[in-house]
Amino acid sequence: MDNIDKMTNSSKKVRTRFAPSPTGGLHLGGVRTVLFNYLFTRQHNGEFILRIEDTDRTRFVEGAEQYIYDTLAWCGLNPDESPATGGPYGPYRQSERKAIYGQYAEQLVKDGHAYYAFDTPEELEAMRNDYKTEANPSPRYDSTLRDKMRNSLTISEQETKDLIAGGTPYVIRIKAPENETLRFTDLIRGEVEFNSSETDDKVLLKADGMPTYHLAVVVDDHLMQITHSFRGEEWLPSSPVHILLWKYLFGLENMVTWAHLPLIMKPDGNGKLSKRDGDRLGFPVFAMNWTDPRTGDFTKGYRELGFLPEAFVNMLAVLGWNDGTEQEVFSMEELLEKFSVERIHKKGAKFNYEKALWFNKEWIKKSSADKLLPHVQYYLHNAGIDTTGNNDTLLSIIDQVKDRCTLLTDFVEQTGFFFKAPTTLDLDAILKKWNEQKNSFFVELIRSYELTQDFTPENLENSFKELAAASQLKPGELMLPLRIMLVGGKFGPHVFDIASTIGAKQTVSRIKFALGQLEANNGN
RNA sequence: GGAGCGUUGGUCAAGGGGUUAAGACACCUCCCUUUCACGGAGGAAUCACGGGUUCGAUUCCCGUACGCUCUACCA
Repeated sequence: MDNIDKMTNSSKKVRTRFAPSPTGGLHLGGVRTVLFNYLFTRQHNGEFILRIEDTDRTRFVEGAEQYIYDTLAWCGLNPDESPATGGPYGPYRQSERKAIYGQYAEQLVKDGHAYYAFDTPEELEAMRNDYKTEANPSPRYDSTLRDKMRNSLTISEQETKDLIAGGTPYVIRIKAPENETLRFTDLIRGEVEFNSSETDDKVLLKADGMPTYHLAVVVDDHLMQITHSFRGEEWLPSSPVHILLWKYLFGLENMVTWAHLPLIMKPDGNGKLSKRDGDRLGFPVFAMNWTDPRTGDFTKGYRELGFLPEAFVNMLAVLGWNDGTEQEVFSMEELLEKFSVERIHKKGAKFNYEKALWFNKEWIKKSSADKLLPHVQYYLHNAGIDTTGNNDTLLSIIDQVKDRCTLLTDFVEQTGFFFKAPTTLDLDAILKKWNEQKNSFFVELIRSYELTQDFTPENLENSFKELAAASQLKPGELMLPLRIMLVGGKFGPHVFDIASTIGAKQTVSRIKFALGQLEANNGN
């Protein structure tokens, strides 16, 4: 932490921001960026801001902004300032700040750092085509080409004025200087250096008057007093443009401190993880369910799949970070205590869904029945099993089965039979070795259990074994049948615990039901 | 093509000039348990390659290779 303070303007109050564009569900990587922002900010007693980057009206998606709030709330990563909560630096939606950006763009033109460009999309495409060579497959609008294009650098001042007055669409482009060394210190990568000749004349202000990301991010970060900027590594190549903008507009000494996070990669092959990969490989990439209002496409999220937010956050935290010890399971409190930017990796990590499941399993094991209760009730209710008024029983059942659950949805199978007698039994598991002797044993068992006073697991097991010995049967070969009778299948906690929990009446009735089924099947 | 960033087992990774190169997930074997889990014991990796520096490099330096990102009036 000391290091970072030395590298940055430690005198200012730490302010960070997450700036998503509302174009769809929130990606894993986005949530991780929020997490790192949040942890860093809280550690420095700073303020964490949510800013909506909706400058591209063509990509705006209804509901996406609300989805972002909901996701952050689910993860426990609520911002201090946002379009929803407001704050002293609003508005926090870039579309509502449109008027602000134009002034800065004009300022840059006036200072000779930017210019008007009138090239149509067709002309731009023609340029890219005409100048494309094998050595340069993607020509850029830069110092070598800008004097061949239609802009205020190549036409007269009067002509420029006339075009603008006449309503000709135009953009404002930055005029990247030649051969200037642009460098900054990245919190994660250290010194990073670029030559300004490598950066092209990026569009700053679009024809519709909206800023591009490049202009908006610099202007807003400055206006909102942001001190640290965490963003994905994909932004690294455009950082020289941002440095230039800071230099021209607000002074390099006031520039935010950057931290470029490593990317989260596809589990197979290479490349960054996309929603498509999740669909293809069968795991979610979004935090919560998302339905695209335009296409109706539905995407499953971690929350609805049965993940605990603690597990989701934990899994994200250690994707690209660790504390240097063997610890892997971290609570939010522990993360707040142990997280450090210095220990964020540089290398992108392939996403591993198996490991994500493991984290959820660990968190379920670690969570108290109390904490799990509402989740379990929710899923049982959805499965049509009513447990109202049975909280004490459910609590004890949760403790019995939680070691067997990977997802919260697993509780339905693992606890459902406690409340609802199985209707279909895995008879195949017992039929092969079924005989009259065993049948008699269970008939005796029913009698015994009907008379048992204290229906405790110990008592039930004892009388079960005594009866088995009397029938000259091994308890082992009777245990599985009893389980199938009570549970329906080969799963669940210790069989006498189950019997004890569901009580004498249910136990006896389930055995009777199973005996009937066995008889019916054996006859065939 | 260019620029930037990166490279320890199948994956996530600790470590860092001299080590038996941690640990986790997955996998395999076994124990526990006459269900399934949980738990426990064990198995399997010479750190991309080539030079250099050094008594000694996986660790430092330089190259090479490979991978990724960017190269839009998208963010």
